[in-house]
Amino acid sequence: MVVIVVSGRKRKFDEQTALQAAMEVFWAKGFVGASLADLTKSMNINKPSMYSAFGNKETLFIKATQHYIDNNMQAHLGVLLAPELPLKTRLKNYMMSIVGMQCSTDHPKGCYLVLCQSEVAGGDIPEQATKLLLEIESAPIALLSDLFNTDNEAITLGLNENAASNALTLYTALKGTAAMARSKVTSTELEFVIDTILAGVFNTSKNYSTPKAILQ
Amino acid sequence: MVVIVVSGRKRKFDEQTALQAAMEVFWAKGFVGASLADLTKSMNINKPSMYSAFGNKETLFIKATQHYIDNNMQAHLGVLLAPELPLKTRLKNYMMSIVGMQCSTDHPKGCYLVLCQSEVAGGDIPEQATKLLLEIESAPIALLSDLFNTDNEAITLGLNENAASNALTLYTALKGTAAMARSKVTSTELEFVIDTILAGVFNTSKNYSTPKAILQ
DNA sequence: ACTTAAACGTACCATTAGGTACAATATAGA
DNA sequence: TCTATATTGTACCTAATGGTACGTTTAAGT
Repeated sequence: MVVIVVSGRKRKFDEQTALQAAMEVFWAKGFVGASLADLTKSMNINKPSMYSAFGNKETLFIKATQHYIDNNMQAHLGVLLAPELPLKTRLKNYMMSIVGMQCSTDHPKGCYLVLCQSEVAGGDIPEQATKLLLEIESAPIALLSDLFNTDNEAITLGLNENAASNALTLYTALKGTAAMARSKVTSTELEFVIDTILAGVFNTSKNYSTPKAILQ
Repeated sequence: MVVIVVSGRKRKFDEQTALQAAMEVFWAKGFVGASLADLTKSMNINKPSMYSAFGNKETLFIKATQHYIDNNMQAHLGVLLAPELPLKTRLKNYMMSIVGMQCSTDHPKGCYLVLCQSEVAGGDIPEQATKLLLEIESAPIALLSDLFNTDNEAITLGLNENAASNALTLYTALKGTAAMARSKVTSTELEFVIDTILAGVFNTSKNYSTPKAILQ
């Protein structure tokens, strides 16, 4: 990041610190629920400073969302791709790493993205922000799907047969834990959930056939 | 429901129809995101009529929430408690019945309750409404937990050993599918997810021990 | 037909929403 | 030190928010 300063009064606040504060407000309240007053109060700056530094509410949101991804999502990738560990262990570590964040008391509970993505259907999120939120959705599914398709152990276990569905299952589970975390459920309680779901993915992979909708 | 009419002009709108319309707005937008203008427009009445019939935004929300439970949640209970069917089948039917509703095009996607419960943490939902949303949360978990504790087949399979955790697992899965449904994922795609998770619950019940947080 | 009471529609209230104009202030370079 | 430029704080803008006052309209009971 290159900052060119020609002259003029210096900024009193740190842009990254302010962005972090804005991110936490969106995390707690969503895009629609976060007011400019909420945001600027947490960021500890006034509105003109916010507008000059970040554009408007939508562009601030886009930057905050990117900040969330960079600082709160990417970190979990390491444990997923860690070599030398069995696939199931890597998946468990990855999922529990995310669940741990969802339940942490260091910031709002749950997942920033799950909350804001659920607002999209309401139709009150501006165009560019909506586009970003929809794009983000596909990345983790593609990542897991790709893993099931290419990992040697996954192929041996037959998990590649239903790679997309298995990825969807884990992603759905993480959206569920995000919602539960918002309701103050603990990481310890959710570990059972993750273990059970992983057991389902690993045990049912070999003899799965397309099920019927309602069984009699 | 007893309606005593003394005299005066007759209502032009049907209260249940209006409540249904309000419910769908809250379902799409949440409590905070739904404005009085959104609500009265969908209800096809004006504000004074709304206030005289339903009190205010919060009491309207409480009635709409109860309407949702009565009309969109209770219906699924039948298939869960249907006698003569294996437990796993009953659970699958119950969950797919809910997933089918979450994915239906007859109303907003996802779950009214999951959306509104996720707004609670934002702090912008009034007291009584918050209380109701939190109370509602415990019912389905208690129902499933009780089922695992008392159903003969569940006991035989050892599912009662971790009744509360198994209930939490299924409830978490349903919250996940609610979030996925909002993103236009289909009921067919989610059936795989439900099957996998049920397989996990039913297969891991016999030899489960408390897991460690991060495995090496 | 007349009275009484309820629902309706318009117009309004105070507050908050997102967003800006502008003067005062602080800084770097000449 | 002077000038050019960028940030700050205050005060304001318009539109939308949840909520109401009040006069008009419609119906039931007599």
